[in-house]
Amino acid sequence: MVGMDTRTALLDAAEKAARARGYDGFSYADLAAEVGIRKASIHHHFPAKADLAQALIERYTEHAYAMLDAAAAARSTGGARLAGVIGTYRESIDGGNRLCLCVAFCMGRDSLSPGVLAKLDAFHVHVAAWLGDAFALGASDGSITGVSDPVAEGQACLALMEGAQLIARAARDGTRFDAAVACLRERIAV
Amino acid sequence: MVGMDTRTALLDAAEKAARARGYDGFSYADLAAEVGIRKASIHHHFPAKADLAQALIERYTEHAYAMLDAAAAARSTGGARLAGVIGTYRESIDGGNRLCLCVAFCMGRDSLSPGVLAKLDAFHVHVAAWLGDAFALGASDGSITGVSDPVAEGQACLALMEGAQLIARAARDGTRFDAAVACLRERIAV
DNA sequence: GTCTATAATTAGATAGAC
DNA sequence: GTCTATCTAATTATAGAC
Repeated sequence: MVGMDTRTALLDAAEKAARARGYDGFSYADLAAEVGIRKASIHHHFPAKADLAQALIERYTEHAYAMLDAAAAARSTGGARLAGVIGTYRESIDGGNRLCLCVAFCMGRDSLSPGVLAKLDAFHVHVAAWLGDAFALGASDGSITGVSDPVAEGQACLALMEGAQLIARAARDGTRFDAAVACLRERIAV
Repeated sequence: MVGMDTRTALLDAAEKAARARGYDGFSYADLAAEVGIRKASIHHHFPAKADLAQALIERYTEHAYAMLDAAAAARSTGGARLAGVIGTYRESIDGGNRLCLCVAFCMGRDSLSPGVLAKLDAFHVHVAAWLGDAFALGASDGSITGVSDPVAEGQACLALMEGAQLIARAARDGTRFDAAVACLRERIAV
């Protein structure tokens, strides 16, 4: 990746580290080693670590929202949309170690700024609502079975996937995610 | 609590802090301030922080296992057992900030010893199996509706409750937990 | 934009007096 | 069992040269 700008390289390294070890689990020294500059130079791009956290969550959530929009546009049934998002959460585990950034940010030293916490919460609300729409669509088109309250199903589905990521990480075994979401996947009709 | 031994006071303070901020989120200095001794004195009881983590998870899981045994003995239907455990996870949130110790330990600096990680994983396996038994019982006694695969339901239920705690903590709002588990609670027949 | 050098703080941990 | 004093290492962050 010759010519990739340093700021983007820093964000990539920080996202990777944060999703593996949490916000307090990486330091400017780690990023410096990975990107190949000195840690003091990072402060030129992100004066304080809080600025980096803000940039991280903004880039992450905007990217996630775009992916959800694309998934809704590309898939016509509720079941297909649901299966796609479950697959995305599953893929991100990467051998039991890489979590959704918003799962990784949930635990830590209370060192996240109010602005970051607000984005974190907004992400949960947004994804749960998107999932609720998918359940509503799946109930009407017959692609998801047993739906009675789509809004509640959306909130449950998000919690299930986040908890499944957590358990998979603790066991360092991605198949734990599959075991936890097996019931949900069963409900998706072909 | 005059006369309470220092070791127990330290474990209590550490558990409270760990469940609020994670394993890397509290220091010996924090415990010293809360218990009222100097931080050097803590090393007399727990030479290294890893020893404290080991003692913490052992006390926590043994206590949890005893509670599960007691709940199984005291409640005759699967639905009653399930409702009891959901209630326990809900109560532990305490305003959106206190998580199950095993949820809190899932994220961090990779600083937990293999021994602690093994206990953490064993806890997940144990609780998921206990929940699976509750679903099986609930399916046969009619106290839980819509059960097809009790083992898979147990694994899903644990992930759901852990994710619900995470989301509630991120929002600093315990009612988020209720929203996430509403579908599950609906399935418990009176 | 990146560097060297350094400050200020905090972490987990140890030695030895009482 | 608890204390004071100290140590080493790591962290975030700043100043100023190139």
